[in-house]
Amino acid sequence: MTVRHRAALRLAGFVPFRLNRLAAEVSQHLSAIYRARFALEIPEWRVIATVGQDDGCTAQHVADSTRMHKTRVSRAIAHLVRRRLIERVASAHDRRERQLRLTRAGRRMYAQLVPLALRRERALLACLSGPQRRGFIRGLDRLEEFFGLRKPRAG
Amino acid sequence: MTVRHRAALRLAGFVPFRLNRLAAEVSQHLSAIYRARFALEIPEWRVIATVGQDDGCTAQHVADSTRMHKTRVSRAIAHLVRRRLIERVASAHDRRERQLRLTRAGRRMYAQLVPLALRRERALLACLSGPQRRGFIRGLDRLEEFFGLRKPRAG
DNA sequence: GCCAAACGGTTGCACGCGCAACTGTTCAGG
DNA sequence: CCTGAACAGTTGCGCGTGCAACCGTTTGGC
Repeated sequence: MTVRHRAALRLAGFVPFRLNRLAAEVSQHLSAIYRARFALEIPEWRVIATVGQDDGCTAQHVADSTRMHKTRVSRAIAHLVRRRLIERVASAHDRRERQLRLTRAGRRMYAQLVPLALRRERALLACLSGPQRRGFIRGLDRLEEFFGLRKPRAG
Repeated sequence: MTVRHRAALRLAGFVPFRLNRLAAEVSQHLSAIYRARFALEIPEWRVIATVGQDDGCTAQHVADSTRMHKTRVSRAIAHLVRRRLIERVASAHDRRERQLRLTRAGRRMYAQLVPLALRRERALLACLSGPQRRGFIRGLDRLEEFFGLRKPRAG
């Protein structure tokens, strides 16, 4: 292969940088919506989303499946409890952990939140053709696998 | 199209979340290397990379092309100046701005940094086949275009 | 049973970040 | 000219975050 004479680094073409920048942009876009509509920050949004999908799970599970630091999870949960969107109930078989459940209000918010999120995702992916979208997702799959980001089975 | 009975939200399959998580992982990986090898944080690394590629550019240009907040850029530059890796020279035609140049030491670091970064990028993309890689990059292109992240021409 | 290690979860602390406000400079309009 | 808006860049402040240390609980080894 013909080595580019002393390979140069173009930041604009450097994939790790591009990934970061794109993710920041997407994130900022969405978090503005979460904040305006539900007064939720990203960590709180993720907790709601996780608990809404895995009712009765623990903070540890949230941390594992979102890859957030446990202190970030802890504080997000504290906020949500204070706002009476989720509640913590002592786990029967292990008194260290506490099971997380959406309250009535939490479920109501979750029900509004899900279709909105899915709509935004579709809007985002609408700039890709079918094959492009599949190709991109496929790449995402592989990269996640490479970094051990695939969920460790079960939820 | 058959609507999934009340479309559910799986966080693990939600593209904005996946993008964020992957970017964080890649970033963390790289920044650990930058820190260990060069004692550089990410903002400083980006400044070095930008100035190394666009010698004599301004802080404003760095902010534009990296999409970092100008205060973040300002502080990163301050660190690098203190470490004598870059220097600021008053611009001839506009006394508000200052042109950024790598010092001798800065160029030395840049010369080490570039091949290391490119090697890591190749290692990252090696988990994709040729077509997969092209498909993924193509998706990246389109999404950046969608968000107006394509460089505004010129450097 | 007991002790140490590992675990779930919380908190004090230091630090990096974005925001807003600031300084100094340039430029357009009257 | 001169005034005000726009710009390049810096800094004080408040806040969210990760790290490390902590508390209480569970579990393994002996």
